[in-house]
Amino acid sequence: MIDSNVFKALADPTRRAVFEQLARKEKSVRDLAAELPVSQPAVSQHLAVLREAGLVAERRHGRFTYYRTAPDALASLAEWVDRYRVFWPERVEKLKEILKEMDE
Amino acid sequence: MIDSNVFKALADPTRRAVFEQLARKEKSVRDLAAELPVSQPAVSQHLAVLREAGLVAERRHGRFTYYRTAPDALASLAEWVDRYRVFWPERVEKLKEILKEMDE
DNA sequence: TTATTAGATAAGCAATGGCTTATTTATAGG
DNA sequence: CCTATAAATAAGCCATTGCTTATCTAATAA
Repeated sequence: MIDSNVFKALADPTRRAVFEQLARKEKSVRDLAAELPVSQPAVSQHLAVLREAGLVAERRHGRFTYYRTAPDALASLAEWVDRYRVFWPERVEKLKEILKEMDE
Repeated sequence: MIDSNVFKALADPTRRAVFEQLARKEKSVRDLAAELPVSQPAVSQHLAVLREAGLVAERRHGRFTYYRTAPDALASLAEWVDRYRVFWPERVEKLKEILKEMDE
């Protein structure tokens, strides 16, 4: 059973932007705040929501806190989506091809 | 670029329950309202949100309106998730199991 | 026609969400 | 020590959300 918090966390565009950034590269709160059109406290609040949803993890180093996407961040979401691929036959074939490629 | 409306629509547990029902079987508003702990207007409102997000489609027949999941309902969401799937190799095995179940 | 039923829409309400500025806590460096 | 900086937390504001009851529209059936 997927947690609503995952969908809620990703429903906000700013939060999704944060997640996408952190998927590419670990960043401090300050780094994120510098890129986004919102204040540092707003970023901290967004990070708290993402952390609560299990989407990001933190690492403290001195005064800095570095965030990154959590391992298996999207596991539950991916599983939920996969359940409905059954109603979507054309995509299943494509997916099988992708999996085959991943094996090679 | 995925639309926030998809995440927002699925962030509500009642709405997710509606979507999951409609993925299995076409149902009238009344059918849905009978199964859920909310009023008929609430169900209509939820359906409007799901429709707005492109997740469900309707078919009118007399006084009844039957809803079902839209074709390709989760296309954009699946695409978004797939972009991050490469970071989680363990997930691929579970996905294969799901696909195997679907074949049987 | 008239009454009934399916569903959408309107209006109002309490709770939540995303933002701000102000403050607090913790670490670093003079 | 004292000051500066990184980040979290507090408090308040306004918009949005999910629900309710009441109403409206349209289609069926008496």
